[in-house]
Amino acid sequence: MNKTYNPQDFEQDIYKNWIAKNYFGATPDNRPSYTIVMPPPNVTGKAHIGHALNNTVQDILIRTKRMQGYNALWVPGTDHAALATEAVLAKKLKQQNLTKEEVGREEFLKLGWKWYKDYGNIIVDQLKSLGISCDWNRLAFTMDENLNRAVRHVFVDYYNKGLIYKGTRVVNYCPNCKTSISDNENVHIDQVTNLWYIKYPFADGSGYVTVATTRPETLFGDTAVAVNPKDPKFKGQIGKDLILPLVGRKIKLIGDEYCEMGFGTGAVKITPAHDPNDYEVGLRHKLEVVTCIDDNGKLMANAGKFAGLDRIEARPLIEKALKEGGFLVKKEKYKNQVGTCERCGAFTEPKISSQWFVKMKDLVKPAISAVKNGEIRFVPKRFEKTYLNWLEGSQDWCISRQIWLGHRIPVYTCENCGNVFASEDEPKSCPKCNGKKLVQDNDVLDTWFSSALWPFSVLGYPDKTKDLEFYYPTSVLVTAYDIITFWVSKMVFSGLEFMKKIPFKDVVINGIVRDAKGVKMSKHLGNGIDPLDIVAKYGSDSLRLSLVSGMSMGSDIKYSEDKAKEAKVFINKLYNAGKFVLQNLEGMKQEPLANLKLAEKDKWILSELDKVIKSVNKNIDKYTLGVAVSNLIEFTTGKFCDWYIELAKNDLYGSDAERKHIVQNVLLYVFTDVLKLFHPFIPFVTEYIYMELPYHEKTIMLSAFPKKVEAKSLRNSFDKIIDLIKRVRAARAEFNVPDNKRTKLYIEILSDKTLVKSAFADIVKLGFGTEIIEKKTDEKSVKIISQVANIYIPMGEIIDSDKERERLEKEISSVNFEIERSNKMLSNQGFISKAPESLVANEKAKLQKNIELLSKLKEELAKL
RNA sequence: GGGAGUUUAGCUCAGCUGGGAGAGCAUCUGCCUUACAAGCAGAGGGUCAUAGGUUCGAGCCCUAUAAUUCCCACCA
Repeated sequence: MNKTYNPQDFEQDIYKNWIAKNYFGATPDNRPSYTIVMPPPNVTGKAHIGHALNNTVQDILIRTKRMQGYNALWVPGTDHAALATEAVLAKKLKQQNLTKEEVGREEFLKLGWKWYKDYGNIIVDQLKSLGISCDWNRLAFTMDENLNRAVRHVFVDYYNKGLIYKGTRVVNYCPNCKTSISDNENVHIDQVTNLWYIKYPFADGSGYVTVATTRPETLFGDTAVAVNPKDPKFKGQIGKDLILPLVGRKIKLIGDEYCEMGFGTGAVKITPAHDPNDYEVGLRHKLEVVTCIDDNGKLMANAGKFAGLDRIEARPLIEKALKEGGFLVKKEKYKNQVGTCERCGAFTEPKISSQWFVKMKDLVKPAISAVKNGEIRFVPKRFEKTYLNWLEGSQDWCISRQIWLGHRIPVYTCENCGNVFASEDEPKSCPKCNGKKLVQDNDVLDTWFSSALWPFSVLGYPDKTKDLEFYYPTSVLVTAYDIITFWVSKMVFSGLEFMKKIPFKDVVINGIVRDAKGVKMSKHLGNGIDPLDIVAKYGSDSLRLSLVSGMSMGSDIKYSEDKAKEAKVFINKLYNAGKFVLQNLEGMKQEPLANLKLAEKDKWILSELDKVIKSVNKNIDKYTLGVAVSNLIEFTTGKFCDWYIELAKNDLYGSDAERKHIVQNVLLYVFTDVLKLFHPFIPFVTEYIYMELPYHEKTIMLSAFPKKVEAKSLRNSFDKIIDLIKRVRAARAEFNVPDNKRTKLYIEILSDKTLVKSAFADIVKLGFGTEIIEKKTDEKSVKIISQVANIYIPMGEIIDSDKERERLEKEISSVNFEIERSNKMLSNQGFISKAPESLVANEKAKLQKNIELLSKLKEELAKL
């Protein structure tokens, strides 16, 4: 081992070795399976810290299960993210003064594939540097041939069941990306705009109706004004004609419940082509649909002199025209929310268009009950609500996108007979008339359509493969909460529909990584932390540890580089403990613990180890990884390094060969288990040290995860010695005795004589003594009173009687406080009768102990 | 508008079915003790957001309130 911990020296080599030995690979066998499919990152993206967190969590789970003897498969993959990629490609073409239309669909797709090929490996390589142990042989891509087959198969199946239909709807349309986008991709942002109050005069000249709108530019598409039918303000006026300002067209004043009484002016303009609600109103009243904004976001010919202007830019001009025409009543500042495109940030337009939809009503039902009946479990549970609320209120799923990259909708129209059909394979002729001229639908599928099939498409669906049979349903899905609605839910109903089984049992939700101030990291703000920078500076293990320590599932994490620094400090500690253990195992012969005559301190550390093993196992099962790792760290530093290593030194450097032999075995046993327990969290350093151990298997990652300590009768009376030593140290510090000034120690044993006597050497060493003498002393000393012994520290003139009195008084008052507390509890009838017996007994014992202690302390004080 | 989370030491956060408030960092004191000065030993620091309630007992359960964050939603 190197003298100092330097992760860069070994992390990469170890990873290469694991890959070379195919330790991550999995194929069906007779062990129980444990499966995870990785949420696929965008193939052309860059790994950000969220990926690091998400994959670290998955890796911890999969490594643990692999060590626990499961056939653990973790399938990695990437997503084609068509919308994002197409946007990038379009931008590149624009630099060459080209449009995709000029390039043509076929050529454009070629560019797309080239792009995927050129940039697709970047993220994969980045993920690898995190040390994650997925089966890279199975790396999947949503555009792969077999996944493509799954997509077409599923589409055709839905289609033939009548679950897919083409319909006219108002959808969100991005005039910049030139495609419809889903509600999820349409992000609402707050904006301060104006509310324009506009007069719509009655055609018969009998006055006017005032409507308020935030979108005066849609006026050209108005085909009615609605008021609430019960509104007395408009009694008798419903049905009359109004004149549309600036246009002069006649529109009707209609009555519809959609218009809320008392809100605004009580009247609302209806533009069926540019507002989803208005569209619904339009359907009810059979209104004409007038489109006035085109696909580029520009006003159309029916806007008269405003035609060709951008809808937003036209606003002030329209306002001016309204004012001049005497139609503008007033303008008010108004705060509302508008949809923007998640990709490009442009204001989206509600647009009436023809799109493909999946009927959700029946698909959703089993997906809801799977969670309600506990078949699928969310961790933490509260995210069930997010899932259920969304599914219960879900609209039909718009699956068509007007772009070119992605899975093209496999619906064909026969030019000969007009037959429209879906086909899993590329059809050569029309199944009805055998016509050869077939035209495929131009749209492609929403990216989530393929992602929805991920848990089974990566395992070979639609074929009935051995992998599917063995590894499906998967065990757990680990993902961030922001995609519960549009990814998790879709996988669940797809899995139930096509596999007839849930896709995963547990859905574990990890939080979002934020910056030190709690702000979401984004390119835009430049507050992101590149996980690869952290890896370069502190090593992959430090990154991983810093992400999970103190983490609680589902909660966001505030992250800063300091956390990685902290993690490295701890790993350095572990590394050094490893060095110590290794340096002291010379000539060691391994023997089972059961064959060894263990001393109290050995039993103590082993019993503590047993506790932490159980805690780690339990907490990993519960997905409380943060608790697991902090317990483990606490054991390693607080118990093993601070105490056992120090206690071991006496035996290792002493003359008792048997004790040395035993301590070597205990050290190795405990430390090996510590490494194994840590391995899922910090795989590299644990493997590195493990391979240096005198007794080891071919790799720590395939060794057995500790379940318990294989030794009997693990009492831990040694706590009493530790307590005694701590008291000695504290007393010395109180008198400002420097650590380098050692003293004689006089001891008077009160109980546990064998235990105390066996620990003499340890008390001397750790209590800064020179020797220990079993008697009272007349020398001027500080007296330490503990449960098992009194210790006198002769410190001559250093001791200040006043200070010693003060110290004793302080201790007396704290013991008094404890006694009072116990008395109070024990005199409470309710407590005696209702609290568990053990608790009451415990309290009584404590009281007794403290009363004894108090009398000793008082006695001592009196002597002063 | 609806829903969810958070509120515990100066900072970042743990805290089990309710049974004496914890860690790391920071601060202060003392130590270069042959694994580790990226260290060791010790110490200080908290009305567990507020107000009620349930209970023998509340950081934890219930009800309000406040601050704050997030998600969802078509209010002109």
